[in-house]
Amino acid sequence: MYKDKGCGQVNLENVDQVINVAGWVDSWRDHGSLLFLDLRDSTGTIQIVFDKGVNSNNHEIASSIRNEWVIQVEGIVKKRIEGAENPNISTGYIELNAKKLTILNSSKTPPFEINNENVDETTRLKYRYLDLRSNKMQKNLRLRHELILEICNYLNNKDFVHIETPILIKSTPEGARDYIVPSRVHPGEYYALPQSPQQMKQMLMVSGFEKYFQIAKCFRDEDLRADRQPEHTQLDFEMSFVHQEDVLNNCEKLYSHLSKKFLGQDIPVPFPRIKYAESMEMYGTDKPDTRFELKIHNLESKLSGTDFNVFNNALKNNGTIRGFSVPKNEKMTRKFYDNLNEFVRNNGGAGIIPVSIEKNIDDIQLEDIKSPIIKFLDLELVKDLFKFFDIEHDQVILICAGEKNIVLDCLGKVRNKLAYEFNLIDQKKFNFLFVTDFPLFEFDNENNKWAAMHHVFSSPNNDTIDYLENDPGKVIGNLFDLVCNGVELGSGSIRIHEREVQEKVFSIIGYDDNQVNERFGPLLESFDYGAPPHGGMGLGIDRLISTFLGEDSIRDVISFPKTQSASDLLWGAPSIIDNEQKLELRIKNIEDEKGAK
RNA sequence: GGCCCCGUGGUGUAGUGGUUUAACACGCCUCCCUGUCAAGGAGGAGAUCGGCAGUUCGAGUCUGCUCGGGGUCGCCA
Repeated sequence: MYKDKGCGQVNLENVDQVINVAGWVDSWRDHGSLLFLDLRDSTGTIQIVFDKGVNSNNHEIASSIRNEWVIQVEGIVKKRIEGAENPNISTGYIELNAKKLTILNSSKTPPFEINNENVDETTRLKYRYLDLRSNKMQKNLRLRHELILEICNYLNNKDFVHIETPILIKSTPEGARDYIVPSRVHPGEYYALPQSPQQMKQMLMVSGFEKYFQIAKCFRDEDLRADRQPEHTQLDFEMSFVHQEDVLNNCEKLYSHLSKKFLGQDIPVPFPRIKYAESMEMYGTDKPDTRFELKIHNLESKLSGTDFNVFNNALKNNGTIRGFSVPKNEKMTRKFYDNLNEFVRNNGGAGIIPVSIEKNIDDIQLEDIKSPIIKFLDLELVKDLFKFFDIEHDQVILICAGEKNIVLDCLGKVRNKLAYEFNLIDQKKFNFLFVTDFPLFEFDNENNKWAAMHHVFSSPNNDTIDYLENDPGKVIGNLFDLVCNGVELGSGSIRIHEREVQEKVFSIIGYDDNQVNERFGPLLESFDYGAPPHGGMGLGIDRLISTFLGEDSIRDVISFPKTQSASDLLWGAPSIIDNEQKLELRIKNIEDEKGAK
């Protein structure tokens, strides 16, 4: 070994020992005849001292050393002289007096300073190997390692079996776009990369493993976001002979355990459960951020008697009037409301109406009410409204009217936006919850047919299974999401394990027998040989880690992420391939052909 | 596919009602300095402003196109 100890592992107990360390030069401070050099390795940094009076040859060589050079130093550990200690770092009470210096490799001046957190992401990605040297990225990826290890150990202790499933699988186009891999052996035929190991893990249940898990790579050829990469890592687990509560329990106990270990927080189990319909009503979204209140209320009865046409038309057209109250904030200027209105309109809404009062509710007169629709309101109505919300004049009521889905969606987005802008979010909170009772189907207006809301394998619950025949929109699935702080961390369900039910679901979403057979034949056939009832979840690991770390983008918890246009700036993927490769695969570009773009 | 934002020395920014030696901080180079750790001091090099085209006497600044990055809607079972 080039080193006896890690730079960050040397301490007062090692004083007077002669040791070797090796690593990268983190920084240097040249005082002329005295040179300090901070050496960094994976364990931390240590200060190395080159004293011209002690060894002028070493000192001269050291003077030429620059940041990121790789060196090895043999030296004697010394307690720092009094007054020169640095209590801010773990090795701040000792230093290494160099005896022997070996330059293992020099370095060009890096394109950016390693621990500068204000560097353009393009540059960081292009020089990812340097970016990954930073304290932040080292911390993030090491936490990722620890967390995944903990998950594996935890589930292992619960008798789960880690089983790898193939990356080259059959394409079953449905839902997301598949990534496709051409087959050389079968010209004109293609593999797909798995969007998730869904069918395979269900089949493993049929095979009798009972408790399966996998840290699985999943691939989707869809547009990217801060929280979406073309490939992401999922904790995939599946259990046999379980009810929904058993699956939820496994998940919440694991995540509570992880929170305890990595956040130092006791998150009590069970996590709150909220039904999909309630979540939509209260928060305007199926992934509510419950770190703040601002709950949405139905104001139809309160505001049905005005002369305001927007309200009346909304009610007449089977729409709704909803709103929530928010503490007054100095940012609420005229311009603020203009922007908010535009924000709502950009999200499909008609607008948003504030109502506020200037005095205590019992003292107000009509002129104390502030609202753009003041002429349609009367004193008693406004008093009634504020009493309904149980608020005083330090709060503002924001109201939307129109089609229910749009109103709730807009209010949900405004709710998040204002909580963020007004700093109403306690960043230390981690509010895990389950959203349950999702509908099994949603109507796809564009294609005029029913589509699976989650995926086609989720089972209908017993109370609503009869609606499968005539009213699929009313069927509720044994289907749930794990949500934390407004982020969807994963979802799962109790699966269908009976062929007839599965075929019924396929028929509702319009698959004919051929399609079913082609895409799901093997799984359905396996159900004929004694499939146990089973269920499980797929949980996004990248999102979990970024949530734990407070990172805005999952790119900062992934070693080599891709850009929004799915490019890898470091390796240069995707790239063109040799004609020879194409010939072998029997593929050619069609960009010059008719009809191709 | 739509919308929005960004692109100026190595890094981060300023400069955008048209004319400047294109400014500042960090970094880099040289010299001084024996207790620094955001070291300090003195000096210096380095950008024709993502690219192309246009408007103009004159463009970092205006217009169009384009490339790259980011955010978002669609999309993501």
